[in-house]
Amino acid sequence: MDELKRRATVHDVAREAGVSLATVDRVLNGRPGVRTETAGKVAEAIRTLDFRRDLSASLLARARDLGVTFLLPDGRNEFMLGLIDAISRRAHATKGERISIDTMLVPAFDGAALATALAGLDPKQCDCAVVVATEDDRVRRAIDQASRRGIAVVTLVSDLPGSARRHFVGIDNQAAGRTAASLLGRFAAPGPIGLIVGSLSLADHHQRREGFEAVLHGEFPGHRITGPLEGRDDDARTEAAALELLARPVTGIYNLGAGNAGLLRALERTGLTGKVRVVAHELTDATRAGLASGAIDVVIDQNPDGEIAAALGLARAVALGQDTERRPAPIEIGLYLRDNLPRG
Amino acid sequence: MDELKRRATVHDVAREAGVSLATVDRVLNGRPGVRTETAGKVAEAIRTLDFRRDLSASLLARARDLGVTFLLPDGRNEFMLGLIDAISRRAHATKGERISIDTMLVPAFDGAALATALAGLDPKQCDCAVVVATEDDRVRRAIDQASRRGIAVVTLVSDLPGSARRHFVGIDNQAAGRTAASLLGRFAAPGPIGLIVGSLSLADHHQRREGFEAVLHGEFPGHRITGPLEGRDDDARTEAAALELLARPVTGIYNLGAGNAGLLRALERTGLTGKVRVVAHELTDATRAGLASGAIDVVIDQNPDGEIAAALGLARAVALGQDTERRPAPIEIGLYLRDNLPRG
DNA sequence: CGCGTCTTGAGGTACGTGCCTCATGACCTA
DNA sequence: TAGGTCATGAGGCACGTACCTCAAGACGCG
Repeated sequence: MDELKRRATVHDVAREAGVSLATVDRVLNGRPGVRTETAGKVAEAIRTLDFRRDLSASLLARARDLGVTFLLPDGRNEFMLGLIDAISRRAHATKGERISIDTMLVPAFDGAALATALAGLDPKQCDCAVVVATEDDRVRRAIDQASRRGIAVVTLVSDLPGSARRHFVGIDNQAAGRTAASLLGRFAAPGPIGLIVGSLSLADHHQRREGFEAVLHGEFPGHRITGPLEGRDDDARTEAAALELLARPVTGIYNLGAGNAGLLRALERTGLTGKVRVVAHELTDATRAGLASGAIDVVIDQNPDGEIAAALGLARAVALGQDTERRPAPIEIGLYLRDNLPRG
Repeated sequence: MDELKRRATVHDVAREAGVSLATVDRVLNGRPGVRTETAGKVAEAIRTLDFRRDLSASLLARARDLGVTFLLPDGRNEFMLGLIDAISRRAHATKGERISIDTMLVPAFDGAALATALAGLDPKQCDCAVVVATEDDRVRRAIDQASRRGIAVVTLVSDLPGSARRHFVGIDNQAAGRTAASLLGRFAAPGPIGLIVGSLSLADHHQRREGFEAVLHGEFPGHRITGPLEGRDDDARTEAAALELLARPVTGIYNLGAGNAGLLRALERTGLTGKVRVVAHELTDATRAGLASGAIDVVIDQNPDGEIAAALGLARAVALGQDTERRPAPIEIGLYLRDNLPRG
């Protein structure tokens, strides 16, 4: 009866499979020198006993800590800076859990650079790479190759389907766009709604726009879309785009990219702060200020801390080879009004 | 230089403090037989070296798993059932991390019963109790006593300030109420807004109501509040309360308690589904259905899974004595419209 | 047949901590 | 001064896994 409650160990697996401990170890850790047939017996025993590697013991026995490398675009925009903050916060909170975190910045929107960075990762030091992927076949190939070298890859914020990435951590951007439309459709008086995007060629932004247009057209026939204009995720250019939109009689604005400080300046300069309903993305200093002043009505956020925590959890699971069936909970889309701002 | 990168171990602490390993161990694990002065030297060394107990090794060395006991009110309402679900989901995901989870149901709104349950916990089997606290001095004392017996206590959903509870995990209910007002004030046409509470004597509900009234009165002078009526967190009674409110010309309803299935039935029976703006709490089968059908406009959610995960994380940290300064991130208030429902 | 390669087994050490026993002083009290 | 209690040290085993070495057997090939 006591026996029944004990978790199975590698010893049990070896006995059940009728092989030695060394062989089980080889199978578990992907070392060579095991016939397919023998590996099958071990896998079978693992299934029979519902064996799970003991994380505590596993991390303890490893010569080195679990190495996780973040590859982030070297853009200076608020959101990426926030992600970096989240990583260092999490790194601090993770001391004592045998995880060592590295962050590399690579040129933004540069597939070749990202592929090179991936190729340069040393499997001896990096067990898992967490990548904000750029849509590019070279990146796809680099991910596949890293995977073959024993570096698990997880995509963050923007996914790269069709690659060997093990998981994606991020929000459903189309749902975010639909939500923005739902809110603006009710907050803003019927009339033209201005749309600002970062770039028409970014997958995330494209998805947000799709969702936004579908719901606004489908459910709020009194509204129509003006734009989109490109703000390039940049304050100055977003300001210019916003000024252009505000010159027309818009009742609302949806900025689905970054550069919100520019948007706020444009509202200020035209004296339209509080008179035009505004939905923006990501909780940052700028958008918090906008919410507080009433310039922004709703901020749609993807919670960088949650994303980093999720990515690290996945990294650990993936690198220790125990992510077979269980799929991560999706990152939830956060909605913030002035009244439910965290830490207020 | 290699020396510099190594994490400090208990051996280092012993050397630094000029005491033996056994003494360090006594201090770390709160065992008796150490002079205050000696303990001080050890604490000093721990600070100097920035020593953190290695979780992996610690859990591995323990004879038994970390015992966490949840004490939940035995109410059959949707939210508590959801919490229980979240616990079992998390318990499943936590296999292999040496944490053993127990759930006890105690009579709802019964301070004496909760106090008794706390007193009955065995410190040999329970390292940390996670409690949905009832406002009652007997509970406060029971928490203090459990704390003295070596059982750390964390409050969940509803806090009990003034007790020896180590942390609180939950949302800011006043902010939730303010948010509801912000949304209803804009969604609903000016006019009377119906208010349904679970009970006027519940602390959480009281706070939500406060926040709601403050913002609705302060910012939406065209609206006024009708009610509150008590729904007792119960479907039938909530239905009755909603019918009473809907008999008047309300433009919106805020139900800050449970019993939403009853609210939906009332809307259906009066043919007002979709014609009255509705804000409710907690994502459940009922509120999801309401969002999907358009009967409910916004659901304010406190994310049970997140709360359970946070509580377990705290339990681990607290039970292993490493929660000195670092305070947990507050649980965020989730807002859901039909378009950003997770898993859609 | 002899050689090499591949597969497997046997056994050990190490990781950092928890917990146990036993011994050794220091100090207090009658 | 003898007996007791208390503070501390010394040392060892255990937890479950990772990773290492060495040896033995199987098998193929020339």
